Amino acid sequence: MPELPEVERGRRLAASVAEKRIIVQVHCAEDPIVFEGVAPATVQRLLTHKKVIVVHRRGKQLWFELDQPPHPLFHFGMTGAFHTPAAESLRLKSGPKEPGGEWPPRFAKIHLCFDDGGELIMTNARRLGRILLRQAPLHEPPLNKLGFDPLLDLPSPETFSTMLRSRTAVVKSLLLDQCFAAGVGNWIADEVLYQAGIAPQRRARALSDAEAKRLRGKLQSVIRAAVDANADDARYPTHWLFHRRWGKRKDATTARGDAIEYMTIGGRTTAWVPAVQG
DNA sequence: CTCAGTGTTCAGTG
DNA sequence: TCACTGAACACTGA
Repeated sequence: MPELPEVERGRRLAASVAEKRIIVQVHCAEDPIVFEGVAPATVQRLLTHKKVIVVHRRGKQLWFELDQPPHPLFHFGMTGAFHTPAAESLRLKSGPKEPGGEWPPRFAKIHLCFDDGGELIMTNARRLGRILLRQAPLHEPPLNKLGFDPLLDLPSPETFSTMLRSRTAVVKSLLLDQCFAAGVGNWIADEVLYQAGIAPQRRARALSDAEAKRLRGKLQSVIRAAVDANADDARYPTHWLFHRRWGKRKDATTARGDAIEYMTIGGRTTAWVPAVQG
């Protein structure tokens, strides 16, 4: 679930219930992995009675700016999501395999109650997500190590070309590197390379200026479109590789009928279309 | 039962 | 230093 568009959806949901409200009650699951060593009682004590000023996102990281530090920072890992009672009862899409309807949902890790009666829960079934506390989030890991966010910070075409030229890595690996581009995950990297017509195993520094320009443009347009669809994949354009890439079927093809091939790059399954990406 | 997986990190290697 | 590989993390679902 969570690449930049899904995390942005989470940010919007959290902002709608939390901004300008005071946290009146906090309940945390007993989970030393997700809370990474911070005792649930400590988290509860430090967040209760604080006011949420703004909910921020950068790349796949989300954090609440409170009226007083420390500020809570959320990372969804592979399976995290935010939920509200309203979203559950309206059956708004919360994720393909998320539990529907129950409140609190299964795998709830932190449950926040606000002074106006609103509630917010973060779930994390596979426990690869994290909830951390930070004094100055932007100046500490993981935020201070992130590269540009394609939605907030996209470099100019010239700068982007220069950045590519200075890297010897394979272009798909580079796109997945959060220190380079924050928020790009496995399917977005494949989608962007497919639409830009660039083979995933090419070296970043070997790309021409024209290719770099296309890559930058698709990085922006794919993420923009996914965010505008509120990360509801049923609304993604039908020509996207996204709809056809799953399952690693031997005879998978694009909507146009070109064969989809699979390989491993940087330890991740990579779907690509040789007919289009050379 | 086995294995892949929308993510990240770290140790080991070249 | 840089880049790559594989393992680890933890759990679900095909």
